[in-house]
Amino acid sequence: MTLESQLPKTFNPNDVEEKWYKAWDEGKYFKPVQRNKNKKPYSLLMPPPNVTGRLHMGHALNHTILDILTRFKRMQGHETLWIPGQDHAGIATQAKVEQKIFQEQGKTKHDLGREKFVAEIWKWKEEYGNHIMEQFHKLGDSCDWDYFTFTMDEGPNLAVKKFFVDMYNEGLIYQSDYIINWDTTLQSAISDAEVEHKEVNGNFYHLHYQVKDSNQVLEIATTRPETLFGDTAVAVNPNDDRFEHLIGKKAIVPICNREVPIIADKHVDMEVGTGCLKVTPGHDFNDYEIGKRNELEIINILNKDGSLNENAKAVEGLNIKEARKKTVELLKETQQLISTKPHTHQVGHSQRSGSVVEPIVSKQWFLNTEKMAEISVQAVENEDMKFFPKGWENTYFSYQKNPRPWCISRQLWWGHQIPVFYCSEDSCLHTWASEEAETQCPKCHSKNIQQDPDVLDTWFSSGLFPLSTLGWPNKEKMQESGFDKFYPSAVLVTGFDIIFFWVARMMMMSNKITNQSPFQDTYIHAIVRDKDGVKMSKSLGNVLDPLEIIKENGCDAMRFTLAVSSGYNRNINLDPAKIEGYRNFINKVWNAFRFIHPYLENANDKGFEISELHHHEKWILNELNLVIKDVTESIEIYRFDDACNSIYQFVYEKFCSWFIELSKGILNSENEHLKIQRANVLKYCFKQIVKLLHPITPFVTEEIWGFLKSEDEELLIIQEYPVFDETLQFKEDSDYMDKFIEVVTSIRNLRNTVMIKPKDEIEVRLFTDNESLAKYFYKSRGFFKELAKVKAGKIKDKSIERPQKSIMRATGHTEIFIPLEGIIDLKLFVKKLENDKSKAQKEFDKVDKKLKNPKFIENAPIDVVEKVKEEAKEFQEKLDSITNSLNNFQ
RNA sequence: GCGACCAUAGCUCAGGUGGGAGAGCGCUACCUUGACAUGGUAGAGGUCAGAGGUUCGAUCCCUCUUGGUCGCACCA
Repeated sequence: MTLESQLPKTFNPNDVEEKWYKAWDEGKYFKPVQRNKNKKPYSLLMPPPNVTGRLHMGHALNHTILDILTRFKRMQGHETLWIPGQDHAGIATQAKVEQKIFQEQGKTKHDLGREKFVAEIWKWKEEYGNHIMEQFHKLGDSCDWDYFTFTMDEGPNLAVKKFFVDMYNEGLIYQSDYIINWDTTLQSAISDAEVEHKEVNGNFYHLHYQVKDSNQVLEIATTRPETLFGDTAVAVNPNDDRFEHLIGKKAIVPICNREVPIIADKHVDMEVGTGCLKVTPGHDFNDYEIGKRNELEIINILNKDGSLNENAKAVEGLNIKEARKKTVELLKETQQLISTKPHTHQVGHSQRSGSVVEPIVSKQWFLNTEKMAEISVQAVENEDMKFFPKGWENTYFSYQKNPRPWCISRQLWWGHQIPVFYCSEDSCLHTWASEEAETQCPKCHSKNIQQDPDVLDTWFSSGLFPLSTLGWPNKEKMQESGFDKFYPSAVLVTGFDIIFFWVARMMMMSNKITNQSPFQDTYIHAIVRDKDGVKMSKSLGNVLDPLEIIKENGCDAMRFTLAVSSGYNRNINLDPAKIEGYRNFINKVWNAFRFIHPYLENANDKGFEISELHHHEKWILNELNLVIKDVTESIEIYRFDDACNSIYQFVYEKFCSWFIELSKGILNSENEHLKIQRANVLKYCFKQIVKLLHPITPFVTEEIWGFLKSEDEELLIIQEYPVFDETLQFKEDSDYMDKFIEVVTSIRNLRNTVMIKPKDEIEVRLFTDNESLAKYFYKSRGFFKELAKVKAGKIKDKSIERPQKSIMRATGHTEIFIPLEGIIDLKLFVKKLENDKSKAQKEFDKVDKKLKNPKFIENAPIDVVEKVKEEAKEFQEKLDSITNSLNNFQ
């Protein structure tokens, strides 16, 4: 078989991705297996995507990171479990199905009734809900699909009920009339966290309120004149001289002509507006508090859909916008509108529906999070749970240090129904919470009972996910799923936007239940934006589709790009050109293997004898060792950028550009012993390389592994991750090699500056006073020939006179001369040499200045002084070399 | 308004505890080199936003200024 047919010239990722995913999945390689008793189990949770979700770059990034960690730990021998899941996403899903039914059947959810409607959602979920999960296979996710958990499954439902009932019985969950955020589109309460403030252009309206039994009028500024129908007071600051005499009197609300008290309240700021405030406790958070302090009446002027109700007779039935317009007109008619000035201000919008949030007073269920938040703050302060990068603590604390009651009830049909029951018997009216599906009142045994119709906030069940995915609270299921092994999990990987919604809630709820944080670390990754840093959105048309990228460049290229872009940064500006670049890298790896593959036939799988290693082999093994250390350490602290760059640099520069090039001569020689030895080392290195790369680029590495592995070896996915090897440290060979590389590069540089053709062989003279280095160079003469096209060379010490009519370059240790047979533009070269000189001079001056400063010698640590002295010596030598050479040209 | 974060090469970014400025992409010159043109070789390019301070020494620590991002609060 030819090389070409077995290993194509260009790696084609799409040919192998499906094959290997299937092999891993069907071979049960994603299941947790204890391979090394000394390693702790390692578990991770997939942030459950919405049932309605579509795969986007955010998922691709999140899953790339999760999968890197999973594969890395699995290869290290930890019993590794990545748990996948999915969120029922109450509001989003209900809205989607509602829309679908309306389009297809022209019916509303009320036409169907609750039971039928919920059944429709389940039907929809079964049909479309798995779509995104199938897409995750394309990303290479190595999660254990047997653990897949949907937040509405029986298990999570049990967890939700158990937690609710416990908190209810503890008094932490309670029902209360309170001012809450009302979404008029969804017709449901939403939590504070779900409100986004957006800047809106509105007006400042100045109104007149008549003081009763007086000629005096009060000027009041407002942005919402329509709420005057709900006014139950006018407030001034208690210390405001201007209005002191009016406190206790009555004001008359325009249009509805209701008398309301003029009260004093410290909330009113004398400096702001007119110093007078209309108080609408039913529709403003601050006014609600004022109302409570002053025992004011609450008037609700809104219907559930946001239209005005009978309490605002003059504008009844209108929506808020219309009502505002009409109110202003009426005020004009009665000449109580003084002025209208444009004003921009922040208005709360529902994150879910986008509509303006209306504060209304309503009976809702709340969870008192005060104590739980305090504990979850402590957990982070004690480093029981650590944020990476650490800065995100601030965001977490800013929420958790000001806990407010969490409004957990939603007036929806899709979700976990609140497990509270009411007895309808007038003589009983018992209310209780229960995990069971109750059929009769435990007190009066009446069957006339009802369950609370509301459902719970989606985040209530997501918050319990770390526990419910492992079977909590069902003892048998917990045993079965290995709760004790896998809880708490190792790390949570997610975006900053849900630090409060999800991270904080999991922390609170899990700490409450288990007295432990649900994960040890939280890694907050970046947000993927387009190449100009603009958020991807359908309307802007700048969305990159992961599946498209995979099709064009392969999954490995996408994963590597995302990983190398992912450190402690906030944004990833994803440029398709970058993905292409790393696709090229994948291809480079492929071709490097393609080159060495034919030579590996007789390679001894047991490797090599350390005593017989060639100095180049020692060098590459030393470098490989350093990379292994660096990559491992970087992944442990979630610096995927460092890990990727480290491997990239090693594979591309060290391995391909130098080691393979240096190996060509040996591989094509007749020396069978050296050839075998080199093949052994190449094979060893490449095995290590694909192992190092596998967590990041699983497909291409598994494919290559298929050609590399011995018959008794398993798939790459469960091979042991490389570890730093004490016996493979060769510092000296590494130092020599660095100098060799420096000299070869200098020769190439010289050739380039005077346009010597790549094929032309040249003569080179090296001058160095370092004897052992001279010996090393002598030993390497064949390699100079191959890599720098040197046909003949001499190595002398610096006491020997330098050749005339030559071009030269100097390093700190070696002078490189190339004699020339005329025809060269010397002026050009002299200019370059002068440039070299000025650079060398600058280098020298910098360190020389330090050494001439007695305070530096006095104060700086000895090792620093020594280092600078050595540098000075090298720079001096280099400078002298260039200066002497220049003199020869003058 | 309160708070946090950021400013390093043309672009995107990396630079634990102060001690000779880095990467990828892009750019320039040359090269049909038997692994790879998705390639090779060699380069150019930076007052580390500005001003002050601490220090023998500051991209790094402190203060201020300017410019930017984000979070929270604010519907008088």
